[in-house]
Amino acid sequence: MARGKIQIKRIENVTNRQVTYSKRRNGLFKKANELTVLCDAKVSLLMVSSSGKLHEFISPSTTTKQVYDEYQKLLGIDLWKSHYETMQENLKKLKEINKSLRRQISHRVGECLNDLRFAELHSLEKEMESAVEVVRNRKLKLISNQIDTKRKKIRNATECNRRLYEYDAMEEPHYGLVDDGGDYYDSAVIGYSANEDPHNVFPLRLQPSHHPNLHRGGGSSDLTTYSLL
Amino acid sequence: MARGKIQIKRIENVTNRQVTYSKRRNGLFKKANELTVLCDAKVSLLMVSSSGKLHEFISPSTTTKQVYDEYQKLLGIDLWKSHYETMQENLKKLKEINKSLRRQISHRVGECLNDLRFAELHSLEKEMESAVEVVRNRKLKLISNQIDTKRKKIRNATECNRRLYEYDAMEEPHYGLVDDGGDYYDSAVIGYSANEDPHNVFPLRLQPSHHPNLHRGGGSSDLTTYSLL
DNA sequence: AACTATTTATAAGA
DNA sequence: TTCTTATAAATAGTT
Repeated sequence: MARGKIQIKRIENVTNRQVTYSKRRNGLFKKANELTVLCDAKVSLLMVSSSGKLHEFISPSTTTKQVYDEYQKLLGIDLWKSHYETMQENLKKLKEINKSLRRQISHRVGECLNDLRFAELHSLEKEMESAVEVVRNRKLKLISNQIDTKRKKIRNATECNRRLYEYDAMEEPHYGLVDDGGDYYDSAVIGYSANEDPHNVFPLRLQPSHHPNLHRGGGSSDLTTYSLL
Repeated sequence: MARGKIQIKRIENVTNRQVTYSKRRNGLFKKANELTVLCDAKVSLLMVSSSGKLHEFISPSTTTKQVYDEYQKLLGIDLWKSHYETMQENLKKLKEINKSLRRQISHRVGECLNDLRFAELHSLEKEMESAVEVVRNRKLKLISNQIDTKRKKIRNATECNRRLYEYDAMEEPHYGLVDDGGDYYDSAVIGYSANEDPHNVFPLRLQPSHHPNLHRGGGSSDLTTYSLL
């Protein structure tokens, strides 16, 4: 606008462009400020240069965030406010669900029973009785499976043993073999299990707010870890 | 800036102020656009007039939100981004707690038992047994309190009755009064209770995900609602 | 909204 | 970068 008119198109010379940016940026800031004062307006002016530098003008009477909030309220309902509010609602809902879950647990653990009426208590009792029955059955099934497995293993081992003895007998037929049946091995199972460390047997405590992920130490196999019923 | 210099201070004449706002606003927009083109910059310009109207310029290559996001990234780390991230973390945590709570409940309801080992099952069973005992005791205490209260009420009523009879007897002394003791009233209690509508007796089902807020219909008093043990 | 005298912004050069 | 200055552009007051 001086010493010759220019075309409004991208300035290719980088230095020149930066100089012009700097000069015109100041001009813009000055004009923005004048508008603010003369017309009692609020102005937010953000500029990012081609080299990535950011400059800001904001009217003294306000903040950039305020202007953008107003911008959202007045024009586009949805920049990120709704996102934010959705999150807040989700949080609230989750908290409520959480509270309700905790209440249910506390009842089933035998706490906070004062806020239940008789019919509720009765119904709760019946449900808990049947649930404990389910747990018990599951437990029994598990242990019986384990006993089965172990028994089979022992029978297998016995069979191997017997064959070895027979093999020995074929070479040294002077000694007889006594087979005292499977019962011996069953009692052997019990004797073996009873030797397990009792401290590791019932390590689980169900906490009200979190469930510990139990890591058992040592190298004992699944089959030998659990004690008698 | 023409036909006389002006002071840069608030224009008191409202019309004048609005005209100037409009003119200078256009000037600012034009300058902003020129800067965008000449210098390959990004400009976000928001203006709110004193009458509350909002006007915006945004460089064609970008969006208002983008510029604002960049503004936040480059300058203020903390307008609402950290807020947002905190919320996201909270949400995640709550969801995990929720999951764990649900797992605990499912175990205590007799579901999802397959992911428990024997020791855990055993411990769970014992806890549930003692909890159901607590519930049972609470229930029994409740019902016994209710029976007590009712018995007292009846004794009271009986006493009133008796006095009435005595009063009658004083006026008409020809008839004797037979007192057959409190047992009669006890059986009356049972008889009365047995007449209650059985459909309203155990209306509560504890659901896995929410706890119904039971509203009993009808006008029956607390004392007469519950049936026999 | 248009005009225009004047002020202001600024492109190019130093 | 900053200063200078000739000139383009913006605009205050008027119509």
